Amino acid sequence: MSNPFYVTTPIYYVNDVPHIGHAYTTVTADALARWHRLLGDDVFFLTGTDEHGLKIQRSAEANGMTPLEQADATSARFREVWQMLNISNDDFIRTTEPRHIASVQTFMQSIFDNGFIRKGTYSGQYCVPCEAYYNDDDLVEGNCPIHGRPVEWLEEDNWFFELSKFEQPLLDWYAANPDCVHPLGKRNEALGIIKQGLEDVSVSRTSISWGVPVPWDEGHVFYVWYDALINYATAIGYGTDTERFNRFWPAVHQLLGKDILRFHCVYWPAMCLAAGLEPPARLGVHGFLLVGGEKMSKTRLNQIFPADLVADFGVDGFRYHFLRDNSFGPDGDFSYESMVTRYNTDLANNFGNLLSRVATVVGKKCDGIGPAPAADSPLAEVAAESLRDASAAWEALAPSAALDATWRLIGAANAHLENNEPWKMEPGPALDAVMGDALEVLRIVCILATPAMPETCAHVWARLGLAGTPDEQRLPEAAAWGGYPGGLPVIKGDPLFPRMSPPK
RNA sequence: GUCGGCGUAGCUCAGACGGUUAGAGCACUCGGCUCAUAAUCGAGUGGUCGUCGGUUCGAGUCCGACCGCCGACACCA
Repeated sequence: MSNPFYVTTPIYYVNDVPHIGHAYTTVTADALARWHRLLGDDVFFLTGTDEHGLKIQRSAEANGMTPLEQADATSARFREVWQMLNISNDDFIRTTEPRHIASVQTFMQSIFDNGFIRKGTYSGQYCVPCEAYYNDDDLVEGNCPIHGRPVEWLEEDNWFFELSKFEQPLLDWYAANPDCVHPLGKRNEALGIIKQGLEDVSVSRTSISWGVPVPWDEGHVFYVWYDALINYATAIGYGTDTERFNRFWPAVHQLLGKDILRFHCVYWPAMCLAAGLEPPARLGVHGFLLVGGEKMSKTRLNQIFPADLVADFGVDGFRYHFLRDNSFGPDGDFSYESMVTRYNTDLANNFGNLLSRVATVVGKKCDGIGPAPAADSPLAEVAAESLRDASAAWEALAPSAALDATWRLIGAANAHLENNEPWKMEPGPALDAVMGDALEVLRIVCILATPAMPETCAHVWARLGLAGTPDEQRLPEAAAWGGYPGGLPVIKGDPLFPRMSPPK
């Protein structure tokens, strides 16, 4: 049976509407999922929305809705955006679904049964929008340091997860799994948090009702984080379908932003250990997309929404940019200008124009019928390198490097045309070989780039006269040199990526 | 304050384990080509790798100090 490959995004909190930060994570996960489908893996790709918690409860009240109505509306917006961006998730989980509520209760009950949950009292200065308690010295003139508004004194009986008992087990787990957190810098950050010492954390609330009830204590609901994290287990049948669960767990690849590193790289593995599960195999932590060097935020009014960019660059232009222009890990600065530059150079000039010039010459010199490539083409080796480098890069969670490797093949094909000047040649075997080579490169590029640009690659595939779609192909065989059979009608068509003029 | 990260060509960034003339893309300059979306190909200009000191036969690459920027610091999606 094929290899299981389970990849997740965080579930997005329905307090915020989808912006390019959410899209960045989701597109990356999608490309990874698509790459692994090319490899023939048994892929399961999960995203979803996080819908409990006080913020949702309050915001629903303010809007005169029930919390669920509020969640329904925003969750739908996420699904719409993912559909627009051609996201191929196999499931979309909502934390308000019965399957998840049951799963959370089972998961937490098992931590309880294993003796890692105790009763305690929590009290402190509480900020409602933050859903968080603050120490006195964190407050700014008695107000919440984030929102600058008054905090409330709250005291409640809570259930506590004995995180402190997992300090050493976590250190052991990190030591035994050197690759569990990517990139290395983020792994060190997580280790730093653990080494600074872990205290027990409160996992339940009595002050709110919008949450998953604590099964052993009616009147408590789980604090939103301890509900949310468990979604990754829910979706593959935790507690209900053991066979399926065991197939995909713990071989899960979880992508997340650095803001939630603590929860995913410390609390979540500890919860897994407490529940008797192996922690996730790999946590891929990325940085933020900055705008003008600043973090995107609602209050700064500098959020950028996917639809606005898709209108200008198209879905694949959007996807390509976010996969190619930022390496996965460090923060990256988003700018419209650099997006235009990248679009023009990589997509219009290199890729789109290659198809254009090839199709024209085939039309003029080969009667529009694409010839087969030469078996001994110098491009064969370049193609093999591209495949090898791209494979390694995807494996290392480096989409940018994978696309870079793919585009080196495009560059080599453009140079090959330049060197042979087929437009000067008379029809015949020599001309056929040059054009066949170029068509073969386009065919291979379609396969290698389809995780990033599925729609465009399928278009090009069809224009080359090939049957089916690139994402039905299987690596590595499909990328072996010589796959373009020749004798197929090649269609020029409109430019794939019309050049954009640089912004003023 | 404590902990962590970053500072490499005009711009965006790559550069395990220290090792011949420090790389890529974009921008720029020159040349070629004209099949192509004024696209493409080739060559080139451009960096005392934040500063100072140390270890070493040899250091962006290790150690120390300093300067600058950023993040985390316990429940801030």
